[in-house]
Amino acid sequence: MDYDSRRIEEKWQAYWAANGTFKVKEDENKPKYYVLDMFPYPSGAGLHVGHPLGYIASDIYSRYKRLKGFNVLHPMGYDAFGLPAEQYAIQTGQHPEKTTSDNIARYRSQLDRIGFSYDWDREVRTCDPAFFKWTQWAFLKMFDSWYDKAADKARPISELVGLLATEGYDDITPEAWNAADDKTKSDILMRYRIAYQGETSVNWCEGLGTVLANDEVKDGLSVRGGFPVEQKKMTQWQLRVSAYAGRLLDSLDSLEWSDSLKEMQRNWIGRSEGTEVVFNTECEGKTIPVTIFTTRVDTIFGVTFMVLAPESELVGSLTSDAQKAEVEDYLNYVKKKTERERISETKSVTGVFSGSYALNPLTGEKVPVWISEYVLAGYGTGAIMAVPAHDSRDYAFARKFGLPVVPIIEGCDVSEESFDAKEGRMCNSGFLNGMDVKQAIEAAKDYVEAHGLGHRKTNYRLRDAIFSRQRYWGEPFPICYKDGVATPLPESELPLLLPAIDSYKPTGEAPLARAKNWSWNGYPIETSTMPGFAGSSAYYLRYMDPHNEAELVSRRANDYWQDVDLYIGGTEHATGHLIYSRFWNKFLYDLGYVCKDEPFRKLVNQGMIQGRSSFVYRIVGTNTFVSAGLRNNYDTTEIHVDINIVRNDRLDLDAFKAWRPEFADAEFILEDGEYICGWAVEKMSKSMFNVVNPDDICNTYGADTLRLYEMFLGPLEQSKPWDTKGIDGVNRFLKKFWRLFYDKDNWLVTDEKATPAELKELHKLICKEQEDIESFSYNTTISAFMIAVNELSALKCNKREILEPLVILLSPFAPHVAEELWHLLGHDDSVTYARFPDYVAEYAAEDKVIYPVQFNGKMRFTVDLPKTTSPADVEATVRAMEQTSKYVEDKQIVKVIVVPGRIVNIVVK
RNA sequence: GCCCGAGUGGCGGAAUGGUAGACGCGAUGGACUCAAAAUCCAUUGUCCCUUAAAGACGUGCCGGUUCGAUCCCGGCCUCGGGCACCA
Repeated sequence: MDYDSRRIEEKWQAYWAANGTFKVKEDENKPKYYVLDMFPYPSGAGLHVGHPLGYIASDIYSRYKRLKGFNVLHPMGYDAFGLPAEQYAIQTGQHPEKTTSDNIARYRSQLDRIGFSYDWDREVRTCDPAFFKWTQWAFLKMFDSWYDKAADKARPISELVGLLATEGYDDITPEAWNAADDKTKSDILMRYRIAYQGETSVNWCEGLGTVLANDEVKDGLSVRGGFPVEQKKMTQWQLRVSAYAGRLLDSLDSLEWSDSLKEMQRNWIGRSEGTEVVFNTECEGKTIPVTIFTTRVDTIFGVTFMVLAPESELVGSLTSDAQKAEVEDYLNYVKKKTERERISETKSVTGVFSGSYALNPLTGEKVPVWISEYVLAGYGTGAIMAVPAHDSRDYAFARKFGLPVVPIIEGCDVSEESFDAKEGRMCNSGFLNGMDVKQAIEAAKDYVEAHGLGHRKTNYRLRDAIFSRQRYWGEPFPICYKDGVATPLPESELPLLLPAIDSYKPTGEAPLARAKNWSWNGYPIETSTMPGFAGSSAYYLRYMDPHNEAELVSRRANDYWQDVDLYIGGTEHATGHLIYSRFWNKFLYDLGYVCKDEPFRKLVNQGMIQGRSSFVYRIVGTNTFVSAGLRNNYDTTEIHVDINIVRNDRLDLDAFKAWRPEFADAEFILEDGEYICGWAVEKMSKSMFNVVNPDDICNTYGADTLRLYEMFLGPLEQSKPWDTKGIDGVNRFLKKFWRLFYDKDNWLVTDEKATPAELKELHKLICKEQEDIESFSYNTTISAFMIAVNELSALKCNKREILEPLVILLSPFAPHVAEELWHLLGHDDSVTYARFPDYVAEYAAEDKVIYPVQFNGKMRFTVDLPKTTSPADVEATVRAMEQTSKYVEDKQIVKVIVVPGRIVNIVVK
């Protein structure tokens, strides 16, 4: 019997499905292990060979953990709400639900062919009402909570109401609160809710007709669709993520994530420790205090002007009558700019004088107040003190508008550029003179606080998440408006389903506004929907208890599964999903709904699989194509060619002629009778004809080969191009493995006792595989497997004692062929429930042992010798070398190379 | 501009201070075969050379530490990723 991947794979996939092999439930007798993939957005293009990379890695790990005796939760689902399905609906008029479920069906059939060990009974879809009920529920909880800074956690809003009525909170006295009417009370509470409605500067995308979160915008364009984005002030639902900034930052340390990913999150959260200082500002005879934020309060003696953000609320009151017209012109100019223009013009300096002057609180000096877009309204206080001598942006501004530059570091040269001093000795700085910079920073902070001029302050760059989208295909908000007051729907009304609408086309208003009777008890319902990240923020919790209709997750299920032990997915979610999810989880933790503060304990980022495009070279103005090696002799154009008609860089000429009508009468200039194509590594995409479909690989080689090959390609976390060339190697390995069991139609396995040499091969492999899988070095495990199989083939080892453990070892990587052989070995149960073999240290140990030796009485070396060699033998060998070596007399010996049993070389200088 | 990561044969990649290039692909030669496929065996970093032996060179570049560096340290170059007026 030959190895027949298709027969085996169909057979065992059907078996696993029929027997519920991968179903799991809570089992107190076994330790749990939760392995999660970032669930896919089911796009219309289907899966290409890059998508399953992470899924294969996590599946191998899941299967390995099961063999190690863990109760493994390994689920899969779909992130199914979102813009592309809606854009498609706009073009075709189809309901997004239809396209989404079609796409899901296609994804599922592609996934099924690869032989994943998912418990499909736990599948979730974010667009399923039974699922998004809990997304809406979480939103209501956030609406109904506030962040207590003293306790540093979220608490029910009722507790804040109690506090306001008795003691007051912030600047609100109990008298004021108790005297307030309902509308005022509602407005006050809205300032504290975790999910709140507020006016903010948002990324407005005209092309998509919706606002976008910061991580959905890149270089001033929308990530989905690439439409320009502008800044606009709008009232939107927001999540108070910023309240969690400190905790999100601090608990990063406890996570087993890659350093680069943690660093990305740290940068995104952007903690900076500085000082808020109040500058009194005079305008038209009035004195108005302006608070600024700076990390370098020590440079305050170098302040020569102040700058406000154009959007700052103080701009109006600080503009003098004389400057009014000019300021208004400038504000209009800034408003008109799109985000993209603002980014691309960061080099150009713009601004306008407000007409007012501020008093430096330390020197009493009068400095002008300017307005410029280089100061951002959303960060710090939207106002800065400018120290042109020591800040490059302030410097550029001062040079442009002829403002003075006062250096405060001894000996620095600021004639050409600013001196961004992190060290040096202070001068021109009153009591700070003579101190070095580090000292001065602390001294200045102390001084400012001691004199009541300001206080230390920690700022974060992380903004609150804008939570509403003016789109259709998302979760509706369970909020209605009673006399303009946002009021939550009762939990019993959840899930609040999407209404039917006639057309998905954007008209400038939210699509839900066009729905008939979009109201609850006569009150109009919110017409925005939630963004894509809403549904993906807590899906890992739902997998623990996916059919629970009463709770997001039961206490019992949550206590058992706890958190995700291993999360595998791409880096592209570093500042989106992975921040929101952590926030969402911490919120639920604060309210006692989940037992873990952090959702994802260990996280591995798989690299991207790029495409390998092939090219042909057409001689300009002809229909003649030159082979790659000869193309420099001609003037040619490079043309992408479908990689399906190229094999090992050789073009199939007939297939090429048939590929496109315009190539039907193509002529070729060959080298050695063949047409060699050029190639390049590019993103895998349809337009470059370099997409490889996993279905095709499964048809030709089988899923086991695909799985092995994807892992063999290189380190998991590294990006690498897909090149089908090498796949024959792992396919051969599987065939060779098969031949240890079968020779033609003869079953070879015997019950003979294994020899030490055979045991050694086996145990070396067990040891290696265990080490490698724990560190995700799957590629080297497969190499070790190939070596072991080659050796065992050479030894003609067909012994059950060796082969049975070998099948278990192979099963995480190539589960179908392992399952087949496992049953052929006489087992009735799935190999899934086998036990990972233990290795015997003595067999698995290295052959070599390293001894340090003196050579010629002068130098110390270490030599590698067989384990069986005694130190005395080593000494004797080296002494013998001293006697016999021709180099010892007059030359310096640098290196003695000894391989087990043999002196190979003596290196001399 | 700032912060990460990487640079090794024709190609994907091994090697965490000790025989650089494991394993695989590709290539060349051979066995089996009428032939092909499949399979098996051998060779395969570069230079010198008819070949071999022997030797020299060799992990982006320059320097350092060490008996010994792909690996550790300092400086540069190139590529990839992230952030980008964050005061």
